Parts: sequence; C-alpha cells; structure tokens
Amino acid sequence: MSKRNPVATIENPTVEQATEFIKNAVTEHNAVLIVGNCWVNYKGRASSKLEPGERMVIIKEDGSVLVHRPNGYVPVNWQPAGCTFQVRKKDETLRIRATRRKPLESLSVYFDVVFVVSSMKLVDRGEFSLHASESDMQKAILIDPSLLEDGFELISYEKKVDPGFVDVYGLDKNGTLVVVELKRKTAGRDAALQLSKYVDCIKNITNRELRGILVAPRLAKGVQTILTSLGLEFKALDPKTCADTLQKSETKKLEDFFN
Amino acid sequence: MSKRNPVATIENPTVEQATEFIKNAVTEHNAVLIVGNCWVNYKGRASSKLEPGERMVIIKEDGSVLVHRPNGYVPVNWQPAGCTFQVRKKDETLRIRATRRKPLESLSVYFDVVFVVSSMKLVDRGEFSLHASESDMQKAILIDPSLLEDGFELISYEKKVDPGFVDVYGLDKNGTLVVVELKRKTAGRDAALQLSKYVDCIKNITNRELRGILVAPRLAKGVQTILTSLGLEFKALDPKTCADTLQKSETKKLEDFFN
DNA sequence: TGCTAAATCTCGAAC
DNA sequence: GTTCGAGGTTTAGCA
Repeated sequence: MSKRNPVATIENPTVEQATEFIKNAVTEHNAVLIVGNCWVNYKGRASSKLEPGERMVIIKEDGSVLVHRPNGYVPVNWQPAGCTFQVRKKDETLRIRATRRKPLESLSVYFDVVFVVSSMKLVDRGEFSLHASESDMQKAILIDPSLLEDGFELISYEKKVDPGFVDVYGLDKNGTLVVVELKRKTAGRDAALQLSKYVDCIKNITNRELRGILVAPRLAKGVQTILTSLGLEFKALDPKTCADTLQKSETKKLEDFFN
Repeated sequence: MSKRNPVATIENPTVEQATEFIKNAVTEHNAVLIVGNCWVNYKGRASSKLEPGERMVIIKEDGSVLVHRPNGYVPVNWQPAGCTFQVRKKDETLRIRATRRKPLESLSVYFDVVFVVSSMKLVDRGEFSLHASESDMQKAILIDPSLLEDGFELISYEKKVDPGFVDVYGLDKNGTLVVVELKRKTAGRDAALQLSKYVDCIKNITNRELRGILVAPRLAKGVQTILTSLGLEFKALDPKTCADTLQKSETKKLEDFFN
C-alpha cells in the first residue's frame, strides 16, 4: 500500500534555505508550517509588536497566517485569508510580510533561526456540522412530539426546497389543526411571513380552526409583534436540545436491542 | 556555533509510532504538531462533527488544542488551555481525546494516517504589546495638541488613578475652557458619565463657558445619544494615530540631534 | 466567583 | 455594500 505524502519537511535549515523553501511554497499556494525564533510587527486596524521568542507560524494556502506562542489557544498575531506575501532574506534574517487590503493591514514576521519548516498541499473535503441540522430538528420532533407541545400528534411532514425550513402538520391535544414552521437559527420577519402564507393557504382549503406555530431557537427583534398581529405563535426550540433527544434515542435503540 | 534545536520530528510514522510519540510528548507537556488524515467529534457547550480530511492539529504545552483545515484562519475545532489528554491506538486508528471541566466538554480527534508529527519544547519570553498605552495617547497630545482639535492649547494634564482615564485641560481656539477625557479603547456609557461628572464639578467652581470632550478610538453603541443629551462632545482619536505621532516625534528628535 | 463591556473580534444574513 | 446580530464567541476588568 502506497501512502500519500503531501508534506515536505526540512529540519534545521539555514535562513537562506528556509527563505527559498518558503518562497516556493507560497508562490505555489502550499500551506507552510514554520517553527523557529521570531519577532512580529502588525500594523492595520490596530498595531502591535512582539519581541523575539520561539513560536509556530502557519501560512495557509488561502493566504491566511497564524502566529502561535507555546501557550494559549488564540494566536498572538494573525492575518485573515486573502493576503499577498513577500518573502525575503536580509542580513541573515528571514522576513515574511503578509498584506491585505480592505482593511489595509500588514503582518511582518522575522526569523533568525528556523528549527523546522514544512510545506504541504492538504486535501480536505470533509463536511463540518455544528449543532443539529434542520432535518435533525425534524427527526427529533418525530421521535418526541412533546418537544413541540404537550399532547401534540403528528399528521405529516414535508421537507421544503428552501434550506432551513421544514413544515410539520399535526393536531394539538384539543384536536385543533397545527401548522409548524421550523428554523434552526434565529427566526426573522421573513420566517413569520412565510408561515403566515402557509396558514392563509390552508385556510382557503379548510374551514377547520388552525394554529400556526413558528419553531426556532429564538426570535429576531420585533418578530414577536408581527407574529401576534398575524395571530401566530412562537415555540422556542434549541437545535442542541434536538441533538440531545436524537442521541438519547440512539442509545435507547441500543438498549432495546440488548434487552 | 551550536544551534539549539528543541524540535523532534518523525515523517510518515505508522499509527503505532505516532501514538507512542504523542503519548510521550503529552505526558512531558511538550507541544505537538500533527499533520494527517483525521476526523473530529466535539461535545460540550455545543456539539459538532467533522468528517475525514487532511488537517493540522496543534497540542500546546498548556493543554490547549487546535484543529486547522487547509483554509480559513479560525480553527474548525479547538479546546482551551487546561485539558487532560487520553492518547490511544485502537484498530489502526489513533485517538486523541482532550477533556476539560467547567464547562465539561471534550474533543476527540481520530487519525488513520499521519504524514508528519513533531514534538517540541519552545522557549518564549518575548513581550507582546498591542496599541499605544493611554499614557502614549496623552504624550501624543502633548506633542501635537492639534490631534485633539485645531488651535487647541494645553493648560494642564493629570494622570488619574483609575486606569484608562487621563484628563487634559485646555483652551480651544476661541479661548473657551475645554475638559478632555481620554480612553484608549471604545468609550462606553461609563466614560460619558465620568466626563459629565468632571464637567459638573468644574462648573461649580467657575462661571466660564465649558466644553467637555470625550476622546477615544470610537464610541460604543448608544453613547453618542447620551453625550448629546449631556451637552458633551466626542472626538475620535485612534491609539494608532497617537503611536504614529510619537514615532514621528522620535525620528524628529533624532533629526534635530544630527542637525 | 460571577457580570459586564470590548474585541485587530469573526461570520453571516438582512436591509 | 453596509449594518446588525450571534458565536462552542473570547477576554479583560471589576463587584
């Protein structure tokens, strides 16, 4: 089995070697890792100065830069993506200057000793998901309808094309028809109006009494007023709560399996 | 000349080798750099999942962790300082689990391929300074009173015990008495009220006309309204500008010295 | 220890 | 494009 190795490393390079190596890496839009003794100046939205010390510097292929001291999880200096770079050697010192416009700011890192430098082209297509997705919220309500309201019974559900919205239809404990609109983030005016449209639409079909509930972690400012004036309701539901419900459900399934 | 080299590196280690190497590094509170193919789970204040991809992982000696994708300057996952670690190999997979209490949260990183791993003990005593200090801002105004306002003349200044505040008294171009309050960061409501107190205090002593000016890089939201209702003024002054003025002054002194 | 206000905040959506 | 609001915000200053 041949293992892909996208990383090239030089240990204990001279300043000259490191300069050439980094210059090449940056022009080829490779990511670069540098560990060595350096000092840093930043000028832009603010200005800062960092006296010499041993640190890790990361340059990413998108032109972002991070300077990390041996302690603390926040970088001491950084530059967001989209920087242009100037790498040069002068008087036995390597200088890396990362500049960006809008806002105009520049970060200069000076090395007099480099312990190790790596250049790499990483491939990362993995998806990142924080919290539960909207479909997870929907699943959670399917599993435990009481998340929505005590005595709530599900009739049907429909996944909309519009991302972030999922409709649920059901009956409350009194048998009244309920239309639900889900949102995984703060619900704004648009969500309220959307729900109102659905409710109006259904009122044209049936003469039954109808409740419209907007379900979201929270409401944007002023939306409660809109909801009230439209005769709609709001139910706070956290994606995290949904994630917990799903996980409990998973473990319960396992327990059922073993019992 | 013997060059200090605090970095040990293994290129293309097996999962087994990497596991042992990292286990040792972590127990000795060394910093660790890992580049390889990994996936990540986080559970704590929120929860997240990151599908497999090639990334850089940094473990620092203070027990903080960073997971960096090839793009973006913010880590996709992280853990603040003070974590306890569990490093183990299982089924040809390296798992690093970083846990912290208060809040209870844990980050698990799984590697099936490691391209390169480094262990290091960095020495960094360099001082970091951001902005100009408030006394720098004061000095800058002493050097160039027009930073404050055209035609401004200084009468006296006083350094307050309260850190972050420096009072300046002067006359504007019309000879009107001016009271200035300096703040090196965004001025909030408290700064406005403080200035108001000073102004009221002086109004009790003299019958002269009096202007109160709040000098800061910017105002917090809603503070302009408060200032207006109190009959006070705001002058934007960036610590950065002050730093520039000071620097120019330094170079000018040098020029004067040589001329 | 808990709270409040600021940050080279960042990041995204809404206006 | 700018403003506004949320974040696993983080962080620093105080009560």
